[in-house]
Amino acid sequence: MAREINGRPIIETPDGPKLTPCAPGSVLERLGDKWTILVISLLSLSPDIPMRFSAIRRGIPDISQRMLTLTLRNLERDGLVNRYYYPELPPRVEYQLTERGHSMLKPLAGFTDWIRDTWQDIETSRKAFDEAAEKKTTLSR
Amino acid sequence: MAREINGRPIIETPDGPKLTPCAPGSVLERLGDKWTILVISLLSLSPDIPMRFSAIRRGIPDISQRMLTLTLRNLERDGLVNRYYYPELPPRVEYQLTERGHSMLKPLAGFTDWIRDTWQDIETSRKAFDEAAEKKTTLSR
DNA sequence: CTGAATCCTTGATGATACTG
DNA sequence: CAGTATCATCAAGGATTCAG
Repeated sequence: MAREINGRPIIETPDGPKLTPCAPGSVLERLGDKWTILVISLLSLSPDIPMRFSAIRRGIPDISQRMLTLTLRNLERDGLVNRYYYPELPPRVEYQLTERGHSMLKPLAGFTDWIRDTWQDIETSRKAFDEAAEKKTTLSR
Repeated sequence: MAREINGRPIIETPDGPKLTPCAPGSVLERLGDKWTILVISLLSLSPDIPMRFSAIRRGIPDISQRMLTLTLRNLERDGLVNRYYYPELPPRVEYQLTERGHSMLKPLAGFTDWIRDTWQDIETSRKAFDEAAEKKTTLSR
């Protein structure tokens, strides 16, 4: 059976392994956007009670109405979130993680834990790198 | 001590929990870009021997020289990749995951495994969602 | 209250050509 | 070979306004 890494098939060639961009990439791209992880995180805090649109919006300062709508629509499209529409006046719309949405929380946490434990070191590296670059351009003029 | 989820602090407010975008987000954004995960994945296949720029490029079809350079530079800046420059003629440059870079592989794999096991269901959901939307617009005219 | 439509700005990416 | 510089393109995101 074919080797793979991080969901990508590996093709062995005469001059080395070759990876191919593939479907799972589109999932990662979605999660890597500006708001998706935040929305999922917030919804995961209320596993049993659906959250209203406005409650989610309050929970994520700085998100625009437009981006929250788009983010939720994409999550619904991916089957990660359920949308419940109540045609009252004014209308009420509630959202809740689906089972599939829940199933990603643990693997996701494993990764965000690594980030949490590492990002300060990363910040330090970035500063050092930028200062080194700064020094270089200073010397060269 | 403060609650947190996926590396984000949770602030309890009168009308519900509130999340804040914070530094770890910048790490996720980087990894969510088009090429970073692919480059890391490829480098992880050669843990002991550094890979030449051209070998990495061959390993990732479709990546442009420019984007590979930028991606590697960012990984180096984050301390995830080491760069070894040999001023020969023609020059040779090799890259290798740092220890920090290696430390992310396992958590990352946990997450990409979830994607690998789920993305086909996600694809199915997307198709169903798009068809339902299509039907709606068809009916409304 | 929720969400669609519109316009606009910015950043990410890609193509190409040039350099040490 | 590896990297830089420049230009063009496009999509993500934000502000605003309108609608059901």
